Amino acid sequence: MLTNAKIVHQHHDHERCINAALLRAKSLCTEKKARMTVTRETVLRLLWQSHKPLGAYHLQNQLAAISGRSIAPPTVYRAIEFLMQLGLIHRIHSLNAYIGCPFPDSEHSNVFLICDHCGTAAEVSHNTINNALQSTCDKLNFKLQSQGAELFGLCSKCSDNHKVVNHD
Amino acid sequence: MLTNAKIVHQHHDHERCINAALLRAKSLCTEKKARMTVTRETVLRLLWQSHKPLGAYHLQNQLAAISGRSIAPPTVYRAIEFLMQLGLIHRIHSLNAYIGCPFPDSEHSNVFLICDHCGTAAEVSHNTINNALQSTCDKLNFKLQSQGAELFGLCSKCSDNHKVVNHD
DNA sequence: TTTAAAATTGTTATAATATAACGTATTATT
DNA sequence: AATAATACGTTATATTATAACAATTTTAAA
Repeated sequence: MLTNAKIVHQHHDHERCINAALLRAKSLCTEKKARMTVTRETVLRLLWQSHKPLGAYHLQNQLAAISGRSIAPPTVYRAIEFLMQLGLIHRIHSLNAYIGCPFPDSEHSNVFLICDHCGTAAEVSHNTINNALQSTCDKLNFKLQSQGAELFGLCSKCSDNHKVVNHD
Repeated sequence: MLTNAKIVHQHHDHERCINAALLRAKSLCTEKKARMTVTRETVLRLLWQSHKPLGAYHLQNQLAAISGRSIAPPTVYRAIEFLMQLGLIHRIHSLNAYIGCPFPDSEHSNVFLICDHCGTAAEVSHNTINNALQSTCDKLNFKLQSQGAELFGLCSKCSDNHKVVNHD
């Protein structure tokens, strides 16, 4: 099972996530002869900083604040498109928002665990799920080509906290 | 396994789908003391007629054509909201579009099989998938509350047709 | 190392999707 | 009929995303 859920959904050092993601991104860019420009890097950094799916216009505001100048939507969407094409980020469709991908190099299955309480999103790729999806498609003669699953609920951290509250 | 894939993804009589859906809808409305108005019924009918996820503005155009007068977006979105609350339709997030639900009364898991070729969408609820999702969430201490999976590929009908083409 | 080509960004405008607010009409209940 | 609840009409606007074209920067060729 590939996942960053245990990190994301617990208290941890965000800087490590960000740095690891940027390293992966840069090495992927080198490999693919793509350019990691300032805007692109900032978008990626912002997405890893929050661990929450961020919308394009939220990113726009952050970018503007950081760079000290106004940023137009196409600038944001171009960075998003670039990062998506490299597999460095994903789109969370049900939120119209974007999130960093923890394993851009590995084959994986686009399953997201999104906490209704704290808003953080983790990704998981598990053969149990992949096999179940594939075998169901097989039964129905559906040739599966791509997939995305968005699961909502309470992350481990929030449900732990919730327990404490309930003890009052 | 609950699914309408075998019907949707083969040649069939759409009228039967529509009529069955409208019957289910009306009985649900009676039960919940909700009103199946003309606009709502037309939206539901349109969604079952195509078996393809339709966007709100597509529905708007169809509604306007059918009713012979102009329809404003809120009218469409209100019908959509109503039908969604009753579980009669679902939103396909990755397409910003809506599709009829074949089993609004049964507990099910919001898994959609969308054909990249013909655009039709079927729904499936299979314990194999549900259990896999649940057990993965359990392993990660994630309290699953709701879910949605959108699977893209080639439906049985289109892949059959494709085979024929390849024999040339 | 200038030059040409390619890639990226800036800018303006606009498309596509969705909702807020408020008034009117219809339906159900008393 | 009076009232309340529900649904609809209308206008305006919010939110998300892209098209088109000019200017700039980077890369790589000449």
